[in-house]
Amino acid sequence: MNLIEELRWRGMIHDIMPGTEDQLNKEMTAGYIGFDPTADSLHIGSLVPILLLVHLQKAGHKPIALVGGATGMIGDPSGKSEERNLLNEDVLQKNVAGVKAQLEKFLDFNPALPNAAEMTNNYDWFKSISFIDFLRDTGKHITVNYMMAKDSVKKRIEGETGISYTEFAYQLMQGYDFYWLYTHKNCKLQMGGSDQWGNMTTGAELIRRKCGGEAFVFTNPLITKADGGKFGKTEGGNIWLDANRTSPFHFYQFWLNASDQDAEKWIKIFTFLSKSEVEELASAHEKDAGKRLLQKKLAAAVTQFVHGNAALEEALQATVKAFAEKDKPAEDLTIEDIEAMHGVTQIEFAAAKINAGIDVVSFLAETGIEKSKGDARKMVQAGGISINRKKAEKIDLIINSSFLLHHQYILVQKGKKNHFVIKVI
RNA sequence: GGGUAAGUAGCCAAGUGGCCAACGGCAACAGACUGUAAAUCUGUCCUCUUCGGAGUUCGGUGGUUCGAAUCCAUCCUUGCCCA
Repeated sequence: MNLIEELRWRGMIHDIMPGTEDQLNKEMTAGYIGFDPTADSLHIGSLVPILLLVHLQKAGHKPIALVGGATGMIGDPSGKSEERNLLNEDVLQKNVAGVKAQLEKFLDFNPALPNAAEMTNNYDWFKSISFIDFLRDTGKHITVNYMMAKDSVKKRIEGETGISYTEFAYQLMQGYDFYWLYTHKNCKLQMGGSDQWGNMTTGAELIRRKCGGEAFVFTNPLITKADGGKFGKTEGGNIWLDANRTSPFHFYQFWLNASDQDAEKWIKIFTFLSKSEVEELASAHEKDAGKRLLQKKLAAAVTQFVHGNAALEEALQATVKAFAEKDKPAEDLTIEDIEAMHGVTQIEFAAAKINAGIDVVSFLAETGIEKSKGDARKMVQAGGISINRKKAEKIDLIINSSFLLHHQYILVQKGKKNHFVIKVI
């Protein structure tokens, strides 16, 4: 199965330029994707482009990951209804370094390989180009009419916020990236999210006009949820690829909580399971949806891919402790059980306060589980808080040393999914 | 530079002197149901609270008024039209 066919059944191709498939079948092709350094870690939204590069490399082609050190200073208008705030240079540099470090985990950069992955930063070539040079050598080849016809630009022009010249020029910069990679790295392919289509075709056009070369692009559909919500957002905000920002446990939980519909779609996109494996799983899932085979496999595979085997093991263990054995009385948990709840938020709390006795509301507020006493009170009244797996019924419940498990721990649960271990010190 | 329309809570969006912490929708969180789903129903959703309230909001600043998101002045930002 060739790369494009492979990506097609996975539902990873949205738009594709004619001839792309022929090019990929003809020879080893270098292809690139740009990553925006808007934060110092990538989140799961970037997982799809990463996977595209991995698929590309698996198919024997050469992946190039481009970090937008220069374009990040400008701001991409695609998909944004408003002008963006510019990042300052220090933050940007930190972000570029962070993003780079993460990408290195997923691709094979071994220089002995003919299709070794490469990492580039467009700041390296943009830093020495003068404004005049850019206008003469690049701007001259693309008409404003062409640029204005792009959806991302058109929306902003027709909308009521307008678009600054800076953001308008963004597509030229991205176009120039492609041109630069084409001429310096023989890179003939650009991939990206469907919102990037306009920027990407500008690059291919620039290559054609400037040097008569032929370059190709294809995009993946944006990942959506069946209920229309935003993908990758939960109560805690973004799901990050950095274990320090989103623990492997929470990462695993995110995927495990996928709805049936989403799980079947996502397992094709986010795992490397073959078509027959996916079909088998899907039909097994249909027979007994309650087992959530699809979600479990999806969560395990993605967690392993991003965080590795050891982290997956810990996430699985913590999941069993927190959920599968949730009917077991808290008193039966051993110290080892409690300590093994990796990823479950651990909070330290002063022993003196517990010994003196403290009301639940203050307890929740002071441990930071709720941000204020008012919130804590509401949550307890709504029945959303459990202490040691027993629902806190009354707001005047006093937490004292009799609640301590093994003289040291208190288990707190907010809702069904948020677990906390309070360690008394 | 001239004219004109607009700027409301995370987003969209009502309100146009007191009944406004501000209708409604989305998102989010919690409860019921369930499979740690989805859909549905219920509650919460500016901040703090001894749950009685208290405090700070409607682009910024100053003013009119007993009282302003609402009126006036001025400044900033944005759209549109003209030069």
